Amino acid sequence: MRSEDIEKFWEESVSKELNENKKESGEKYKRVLNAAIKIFSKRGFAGSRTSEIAKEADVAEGTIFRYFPKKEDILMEMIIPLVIKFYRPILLEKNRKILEKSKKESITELLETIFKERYHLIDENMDILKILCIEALYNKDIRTLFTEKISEDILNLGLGVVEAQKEQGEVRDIESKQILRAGMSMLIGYILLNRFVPSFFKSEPEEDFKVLVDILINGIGSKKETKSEK
Amino acid sequence: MRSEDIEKFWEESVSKELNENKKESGEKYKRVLNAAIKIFSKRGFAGSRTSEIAKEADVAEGTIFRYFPKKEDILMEMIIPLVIKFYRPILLEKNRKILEKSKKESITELLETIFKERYHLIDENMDILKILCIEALYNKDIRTLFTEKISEDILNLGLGVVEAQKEQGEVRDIESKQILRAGMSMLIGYILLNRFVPSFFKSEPEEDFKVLVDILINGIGSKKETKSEK
DNA sequence: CATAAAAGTGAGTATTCACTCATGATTAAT
DNA sequence: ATTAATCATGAGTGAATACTCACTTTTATG
Repeated sequence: MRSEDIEKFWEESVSKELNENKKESGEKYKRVLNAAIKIFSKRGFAGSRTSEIAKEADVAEGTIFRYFPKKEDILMEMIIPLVIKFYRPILLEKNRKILEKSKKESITELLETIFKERYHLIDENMDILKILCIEALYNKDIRTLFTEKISEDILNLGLGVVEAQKEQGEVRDIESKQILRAGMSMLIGYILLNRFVPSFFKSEPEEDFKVLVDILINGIGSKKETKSEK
Repeated sequence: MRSEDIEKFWEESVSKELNENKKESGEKYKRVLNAAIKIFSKRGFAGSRTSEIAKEADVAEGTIFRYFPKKEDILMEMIIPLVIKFYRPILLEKNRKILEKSKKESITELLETIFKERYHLIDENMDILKILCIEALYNKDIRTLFTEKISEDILNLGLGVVEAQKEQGEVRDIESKQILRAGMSMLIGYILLNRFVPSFFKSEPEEDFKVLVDILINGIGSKKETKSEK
């Protein structure tokens, strides 16, 4: 897929998503995509062989090239729907809800909700997100997609939430960027540590988040007020 | 390199390190290694070509195979010294210092020092660390090296520091693991966000760390009561 | 300087792998 | 049922690439 086609593909994909994927929804098309997610995630894009994908999907190797003229097209066609899956719910549906919530709920409840939701969304899509993040490091088109379609908007949404909380006097008067960064860092760091050093994580994420949010809000420093937790 | 050779290579490398790299220190050996770091970091291990490495290092392709019989050996021989470079200073030299400091300095100073040191160590070795982290996902030997030789010990060191602080009443009585996790998450998350979304980071890391540490210690929540610094 | 050993080279090779295509199978249309 | 159109196949192909090796150049030794 050429770089200049991405914008077009993006538009098509968005409307396709809305129309419940009429096209390209042959059974084998999906089998190939799912097999590719599994293989790419295990070996990386460049380290994966189309022959192995075919075997995993239980189709002939030629069938792959019926749907995806180039190997790279498999990558792009799995990543673009992913971007939509993350992008749309985050920006279109949840956006309002979160901002609404952020005016009603306490900051603790709000953060726990956000952490839990994001964590599960990320955890359920871990294989393909792994592919997205890693290949974004090597492939300019993917990187562009990532930064232009996702990061900018997510950051702005996050800043909105932080500022709403600030207005209610729930958070300290630190630059919003810094606050958002601390929160996002914690979530990202938690997920990565969880994956890389699972031995370090024996408790349930749900429980961990309560502590994590507590630390984010109240810090790790000892205060005079006795907040006894174990 | 076969899996069972790694332990041997590890031992050899440790003594080599101590003896100031007597062997294998031909000029071209190093040129190839440095070129490989650059190329692997840009394209990933599987996506890199030995021809490109040769070009980058300005040696003949055959020369590479004089020093590294298999392409994979380049990867292993860059990663093992890296593990030593990170592992030894962290565990042997700094270990005592940090634990000493953790008994003298305030938690704020301590954390700022640790964050700064770790950040610079990581930042200066970003290319090769990127290779280590990514290839650990695909290569069992590297993954083993990573978890067995690094993570366990770093975590234990971290826990030691946290507990020393606890004894001095500098941190709240939360499970040490959780506290360490929060701190590590913040640092890792910061570094990654910094790399992935540089547009989000206009300030200097040194300045950011002060805020980051402040947030880690005091939290983002607004407090009515005055904070107690010790 | 003579000789041997070590380091370095790059054209050549064997293999791997993304992709093609001629043919067969399946479905849809008339 | 006949025809047309689409879907599916896997042996085959050409290009790419990790690795080899016969040879050249450099360095070390007496």
